[in-house]
Amino acid sequence: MRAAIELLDAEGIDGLSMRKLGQKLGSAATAMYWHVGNKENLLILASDEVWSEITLPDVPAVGWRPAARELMYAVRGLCDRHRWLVRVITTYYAAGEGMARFQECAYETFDAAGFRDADLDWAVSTPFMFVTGMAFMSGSEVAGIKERADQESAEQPEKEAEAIAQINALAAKYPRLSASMEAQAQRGQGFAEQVDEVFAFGVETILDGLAARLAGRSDAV
Amino acid sequence: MRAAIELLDAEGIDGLSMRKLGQKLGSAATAMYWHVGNKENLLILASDEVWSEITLPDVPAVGWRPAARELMYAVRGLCDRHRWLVRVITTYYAAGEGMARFQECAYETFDAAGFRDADLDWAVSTPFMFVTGMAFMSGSEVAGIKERADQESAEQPEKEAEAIAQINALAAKYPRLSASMEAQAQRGQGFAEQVDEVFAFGVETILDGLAARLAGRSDAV
DNA sequence: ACCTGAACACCGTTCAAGT
DNA sequence: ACCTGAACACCGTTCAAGT
Repeated sequence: MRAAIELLDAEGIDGLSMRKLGQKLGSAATAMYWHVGNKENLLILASDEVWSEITLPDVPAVGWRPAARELMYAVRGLCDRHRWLVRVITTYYAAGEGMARFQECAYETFDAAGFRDADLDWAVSTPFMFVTGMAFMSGSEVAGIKERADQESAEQPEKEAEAIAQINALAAKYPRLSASMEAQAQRGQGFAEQVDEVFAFGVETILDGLAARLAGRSDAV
Repeated sequence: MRAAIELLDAEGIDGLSMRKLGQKLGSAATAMYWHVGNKENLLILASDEVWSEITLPDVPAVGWRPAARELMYAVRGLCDRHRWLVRVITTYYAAGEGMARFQECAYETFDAAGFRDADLDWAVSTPFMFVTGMAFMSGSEVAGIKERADQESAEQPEKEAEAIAQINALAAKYPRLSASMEAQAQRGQGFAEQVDEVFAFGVETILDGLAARLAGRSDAV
């Protein structure tokens, strides 16, 4: 299992193959099938293993809002260390002990906040969905591709002119979008910082939204 | 392109292979490479194509909050019709015309709400991250696997006893989690309805959170 | 400009056979 | 109980060769 997680961290979800894992463990690839059944199950086992890395907050001591925030940041950190994680849990619904331990704490947190019954389920799910979406967008490949594109246009100046012309054409059709892109460029932010700020904003927004619901203060329509 | 989208809708992202696509179009698989370069590019082209299905709200007419809600539901619908979409945009960062058109409208919406500069970028991203995460969890495979598990345990009663014993053991360790699962079962909800309700709750929570920020009414800490 | 066929280097998985 | 090797049915992609 440890070997599998190392391979996943290093080479991603497609970089893990039964043959490579076998090689790493010094035995035939097909030997793996005796232990884990198939690749799907291997991924599920690996992802559950990794959940236990999270240190849970002391909910009664810190209060629901800091606890919720801590949980959100912890999941984000986990997804960051193991880029393949979100992909696995979203395609295979891997619900084992490691994840149960985490979810129990999430329930404790939002129960402490005052959510009950179905509301409690939804309150637990909403921040989790946000973190999941976030983890994807900041996933290795996306960020990597952005950098690769920048590098490409730097290496091929003849293509850059073409790219700029295309961007200008889009700017005419989508003024707000291009204004925002320009502003981002002027702020001189990298992709990673941008993502961190979106995350921080989103966390507080969702916590505010949950607080508003608790106070019966939804603006509705 | 239409053939590729049909194949993707029908068989998912792994069901689309160059060979199958070639067969569907009555030519050699390798002919595809002349037109689209490689599979990654094929997926990017397909995903951008599909964004234009969305009908955009008339923001000034309906106001920011209904417009934002409409956009969120529209994206959810889109991801539901094309289960492979989120997967592609999250792994390849496919930003073409179709997506630009949508994003322009999102910027218009949150600009109308009163967000400016970096706040505007974040306000646009937050709901989008939530929808993305949501689309994953309700993705075809996850839902399918849940049903498959239910069916399996129904078919193999000898294994069901074992599964129940395992669940009870978990219940002792994770009381809140198992209480919630029991309550869900008693409400007699299917997985799909559950997901719809989480989505509805999350949408309003996020809109509330954004409204709170606009009103300078964040509860902070 | 557009398409083909053969070929290469990979996959996951099964299964009979070994110890 | 645990492992091996050969084999099967797939992949994406390249490239010389055709029209």
